Amino acid sequence: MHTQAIEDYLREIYALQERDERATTSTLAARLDVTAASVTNMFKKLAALNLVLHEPYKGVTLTPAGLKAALEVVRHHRLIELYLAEALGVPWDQVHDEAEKWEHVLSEDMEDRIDAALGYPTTSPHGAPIPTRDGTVADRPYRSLNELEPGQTVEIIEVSDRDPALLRYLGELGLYPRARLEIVSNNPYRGTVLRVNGVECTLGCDVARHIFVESVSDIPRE
Amino acid sequence: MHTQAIEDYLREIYALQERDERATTSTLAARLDVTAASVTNMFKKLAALNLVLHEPYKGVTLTPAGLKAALEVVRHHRLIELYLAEALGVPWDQVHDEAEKWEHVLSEDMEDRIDAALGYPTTSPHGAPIPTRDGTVADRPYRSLNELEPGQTVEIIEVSDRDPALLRYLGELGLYPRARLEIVSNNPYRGTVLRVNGVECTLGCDVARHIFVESVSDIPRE
DNA sequence: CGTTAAAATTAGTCTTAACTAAAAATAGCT
DNA sequence: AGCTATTTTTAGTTAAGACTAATTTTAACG
Ligand SMILES: [Mn+2]
Ligand SMILES: [Mn+2]
Ligand SMILES: [Mn+2]
Ligand SMILES: [Mn+2]
Repeated sequence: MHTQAIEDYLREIYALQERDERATTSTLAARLDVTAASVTNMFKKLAALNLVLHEPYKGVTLTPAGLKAALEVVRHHRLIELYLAEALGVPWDQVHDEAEKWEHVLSEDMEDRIDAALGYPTTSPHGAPIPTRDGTVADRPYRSLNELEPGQTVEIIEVSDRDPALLRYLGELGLYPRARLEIVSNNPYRGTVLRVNGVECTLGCDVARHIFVESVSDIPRE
Repeated sequence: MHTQAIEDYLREIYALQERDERATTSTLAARLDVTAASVTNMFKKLAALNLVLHEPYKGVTLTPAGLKAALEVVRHHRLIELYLAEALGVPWDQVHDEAEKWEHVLSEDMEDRIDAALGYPTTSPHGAPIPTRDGTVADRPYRSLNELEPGQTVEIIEVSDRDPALLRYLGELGLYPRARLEIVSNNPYRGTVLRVNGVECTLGCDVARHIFVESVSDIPRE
């Protein structure tokens, strides 16, 4: 197992790549709350360990080995998020921060026990896919809420787990994964107006961009 | 919260004092698997932080502040041991090693949730008392198995959690806390012969010394 | 195209907590 | 008491991973 610092960097690099964003020095610095110089140091170390490819002044990309290691951490992280929510009733806006600490101390045996206790789940409380033990992740060809046409009815697949205040707000509105909503209007400046459970509400563009949905027609209803 | 290293030292110092053993440099070095020089360094740091009183060449003693900090870690440790055993079915010989890692990442909120989920328990799977949240521990005026007279019937209160192989062996014999047994004979050289669940078995002196019991007559039977 | 602002890297420092090797203190034994 | 073995401490290194300040590279703009 890698050090906690390395695991944290790998997790955040993966989180960026997962959203097709570039893993640059400044982005990592902001996400991990360290200075840019510290990130450059770590980029070099990760490159020396063959976990990333470092293109100076451009950023890093996970190597196959780095991706494998990152998915291991992400699996721990998301399993723990779900376990805390299901087994201990932790609100969904708190599970991410706790999981950031727990993910580093989870042995493979505990991972398996938690996995089994949860019934081999496939998604976190925020709807993010849980990588399998051998390191595969479900594809997510989903669209953001801010890309949709008015009139469409969609189901929420995943929401960003990074902002507790936003998660609390979404929770109040009932905007959890599997919730269905209708797009009332969508405007890049004024935001997205939607109807959920009969209630209309407006979400800013930067919020709507972090909510991923699927057209209801594409989903087989059970 | 203190660093993980400091928490580990405090926990082990407490574990020794709890059994009325002295916390010396060499003992800590053996328990934490570090060199004696490292322990001396840490003793100085702990003394500077007013967590221990360091008498050079004699060892350390927890100060009131050190005891409070140690009990906080021990509470986390024992709550987690019990939680892993109860909620995830982890065998009692494995919970100690896992808890050694988890104890450092447990927030107060998770501590409370685990405490509640377990119904506010008072002892770990090994029978060790769980300190309360405000830092008090039950007294344990118990005797070791190797101090007893033949013919006595006693109830196991606590067993040492430090040796997984021993715990597995005791588990096979049914020698868990609350188990009752009868002393058949007791000899400082040949060990303790006892009868449990109708089966006779012998335990070496160094094993019997780490099993703590109470006379059955002293225990109100529910 | 040249100037400037932003981003990234380099160089050097600091803290934590290990380590080895050498020196000092204590304890045990005749 | 005096010698010896053990224990402890001291002194000096090392590695990880952060930091600041200075420098270099890239991007942006008139
Ligand atoms: Mn998360
Ligand atoms: Mn794993
Ligand atoms: Mn334990
Ligand atoms: Mn606590």
